[in-house]
Amino acid sequence: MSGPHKEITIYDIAAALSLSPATVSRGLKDHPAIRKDTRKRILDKAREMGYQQNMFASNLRRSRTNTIGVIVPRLNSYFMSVVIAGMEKVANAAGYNLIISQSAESVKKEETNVRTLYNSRVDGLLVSVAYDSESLSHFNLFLDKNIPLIFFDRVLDHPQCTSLVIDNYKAAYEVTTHLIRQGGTRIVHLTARSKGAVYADRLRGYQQALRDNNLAFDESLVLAGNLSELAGAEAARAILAMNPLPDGVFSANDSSAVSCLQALKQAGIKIPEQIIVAGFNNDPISKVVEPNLTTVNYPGEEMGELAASTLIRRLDRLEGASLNTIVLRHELIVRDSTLRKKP
Amino acid sequence: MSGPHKEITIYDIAAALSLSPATVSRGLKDHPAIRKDTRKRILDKAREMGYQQNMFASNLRRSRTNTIGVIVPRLNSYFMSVVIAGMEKVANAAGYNLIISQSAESVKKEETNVRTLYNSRVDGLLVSVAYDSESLSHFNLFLDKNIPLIFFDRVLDHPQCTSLVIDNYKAAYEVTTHLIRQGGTRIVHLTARSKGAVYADRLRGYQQALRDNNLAFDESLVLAGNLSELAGAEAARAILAMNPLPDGVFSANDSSAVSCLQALKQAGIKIPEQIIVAGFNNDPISKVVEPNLTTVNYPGEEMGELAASTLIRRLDRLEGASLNTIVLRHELIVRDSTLRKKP
DNA sequence: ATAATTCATGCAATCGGTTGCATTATCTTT
DNA sequence: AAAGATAATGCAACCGATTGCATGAATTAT
Repeated sequence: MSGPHKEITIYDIAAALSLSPATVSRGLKDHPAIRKDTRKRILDKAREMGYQQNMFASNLRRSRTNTIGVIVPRLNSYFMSVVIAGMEKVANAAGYNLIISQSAESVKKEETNVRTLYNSRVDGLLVSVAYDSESLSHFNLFLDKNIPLIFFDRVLDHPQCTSLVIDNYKAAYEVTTHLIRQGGTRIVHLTARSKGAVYADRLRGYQQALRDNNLAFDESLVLAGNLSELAGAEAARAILAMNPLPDGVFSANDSSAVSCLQALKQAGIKIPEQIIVAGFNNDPISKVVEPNLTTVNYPGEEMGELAASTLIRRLDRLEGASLNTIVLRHELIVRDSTLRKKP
Repeated sequence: MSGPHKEITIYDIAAALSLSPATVSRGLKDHPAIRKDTRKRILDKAREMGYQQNMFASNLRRSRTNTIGVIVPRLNSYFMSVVIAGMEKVANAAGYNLIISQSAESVKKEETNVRTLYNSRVDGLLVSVAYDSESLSHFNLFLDKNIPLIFFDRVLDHPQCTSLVIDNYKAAYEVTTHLIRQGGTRIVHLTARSKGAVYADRLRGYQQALRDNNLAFDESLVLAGNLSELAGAEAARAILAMNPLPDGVFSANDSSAVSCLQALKQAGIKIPEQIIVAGFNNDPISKVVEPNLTTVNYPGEEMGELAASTLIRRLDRLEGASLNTIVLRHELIVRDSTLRKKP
C-alpha cells in the first residue's frame, strides 16, 4: 500500500527518450545547446512521468538552496505576523522558501538559530535581534562567507549588512511633541530594558522633544520593563503612586500602552482629561481600546516585503551591498487618547 | 576577502585524523560501533576545524530533510501567529525546520504551495485549508506517497490524516445557550461564506441551541460574510435595519464581533442591555473592547505544539496513523458584553 | 568531395555524507 | 597459545543533478 513509489529522476527520463541524463538536465533548464524539439520532448516526457526535481541533488551540486532564513524574537505578536506575511509573499513569488525561527529574546537561542540556519545552508538571513543582542559575533558564520544578512526592526550595525528601520528617534520625537502640545508636562515613558538601538532611539526622541519644549527630563519618569501587558499594568501602579501625578504616558509599544491605559481607567483616572496616553506600532488593539489610542503606524507588511525583496535582489546579484540603511516612512496617528483640545 | 573559504567536510577530518570518512560520519552520530575515544577525537577535531554538516548531502542520501511544511490561509492574525509560534517551538526543539506558506484563502494558491513544499521534500505537512477547499485531491502528491499530513483548525477528512480541532459544534452550542440564558431571543449569527466544516459546525451548534430552547431558527438572522473587520461593521448596519431589533449577536470570530459591537455602540445601542454580543477565539482585542467580549478560548499555541509533535512522532515512527481526530479543550469565557444578570 | 565550422549530445567526474558488507584489531575462552 | 567471538574501522557503491570537456553529427565554406 505505502510502497516506496520509486521517484522519477532525470535518468528515467533519459532512458525513456534514449538520451543522456546530461541532456535531460539541460533540457529542463534554458540551456542554449539543446535543440528546441529535444527540449520539448524532454519537458513533455517529464510532465508525463510526473517528474519532480530533487532539490538536494541540485542544491548539493550548486550549493544554493533558494531558501531564506528568518530569525525573530517572537512570532506571537500581530506586528511580527504581519512582517512575516509580507516576507512570505515576496519570497514565495520569487521561488524562495522561508525558514522561520524564534530566539525567544535570548542571545543564546539566537546563536543556535544562526547555526541551524547556517547548516540548512540558507542563501541569506533576515534578522530582528533579541532584546539583549549587542555583539554581531554570532553572525560571523554568515558574515565571513559573505552570505547576505539583512536586519529589520531591531537592527545591528555592520558595513556588510543592510538594515531596515523606521526613524524611531523622529517618531518618538513626534509623539512626545504631540503629547506636549496637548498639555503634557510630566510625561512618563515606558520602554524596554534592552541593549538595542530601537528603544534607545525612542528614548532619545522623547528626551529631545522635552528639551526642545523646555521641559526638564526626569529620570524617574522612565519606566523600563519588558513592554508586556503585565508591564503596562505595573507601570500604571507606579504612575498612580507618583506625586504629583504625571499627565502623560508614552509607551514604546501598544500592548503595554493599552494595559496601562486600562489600569489607569480602572483606578478612576480620566483619559485623556487627566492623563493622555500614546503607544507605538498601530496594533489592532489600539483602535479598540477606549478611548482609541494615539500611536505610530509602523509599516510592518511593507517592511517584510522590502526586507525579502532586498535580500533576493542581492542574491540574484542585481544589487551590491551598497545600501546600508533603508528607512521606512512612519506616521503619527492621533486618536482620542491624547486629544484634549478637539479641533 | 570574500574568498570561497573552502568548506570543511568529513573528508578533511578523516584526513587530519588518518581515519576513513565512514568512521568520521559515524563518529559524528551515535553509532554504537565507534570507540568512545575515537568519537571524542572526531568531535574535537570537528569543532576545532569548524566543521558544519552539509545537509544536502545528508538529505540526498537519506531522502529526509528534517523540514516540515506549513500551509495556512493567512499569517497576519494573532491566532495564526500563536499557532505557528507553538509549532516552531516544538519543531525546533526536535531538530526540525519549518517552511511556512500562505494560501491567501485561495485553493489555487494552496495547490501551488503543496507542489512547492513537495519539491522541497518536506518530511510532512501541517495544513489549515482555505475557505473554499473542499476536495483533497491537491494533496494527493503527499497522500499517495504516504507522507504524513496533519490538518489543524480548518480540517478536511481523510482516513490517513490526523486532524486537530476543537469541538466547534459544542462551543457554539455553549455560546448560544449562554446568550439565551442571558435573555437573548433573536440572536444574529455572523459566519463565513465558506465550504469548510468549522463554520458549518458552529452554525449547527447555534441552531441546535435555539431548538433546544424552543426558539425558532430564522434564516434571515444568519449573516454570512468573510468575518473581517469590515464584515462586522456591515453586519451592524444590517442589524440596525432589522425590525424588530435583534437582542443578541454571536460572531464566529472576535475581530468581526468587535467591529460589530463598536458599530452598534456608535449607533447608540447599549451593550449588553439592548444587545448582547459574543465572539470566538479569545483574541487580545476581546479583552480590550468595552464592554469586554464574551468569547471562546481557542488554545492556539497548544494546537500548534500538538500538531507539530504529533507529526514528528509519526515521522519518527513512534506512532502510526491511528489517531484520526484530536479534539482540544475549548472554554467559554464570559465577559461583560453578554452579562445582563450580574451574579 | 573534403576541410572547417558550428551545433547538439554524451561522458564522466563531482558535490559530501551514508551504509551494507568486508576486513582488521582486540578481547575471551579454554 | 590457538581458536573463536566481538568490537572497531575501512571500502566502495550509492543518492540525483550539474558541468567542463570530448565526441559525433550536421552544416557551411572552399
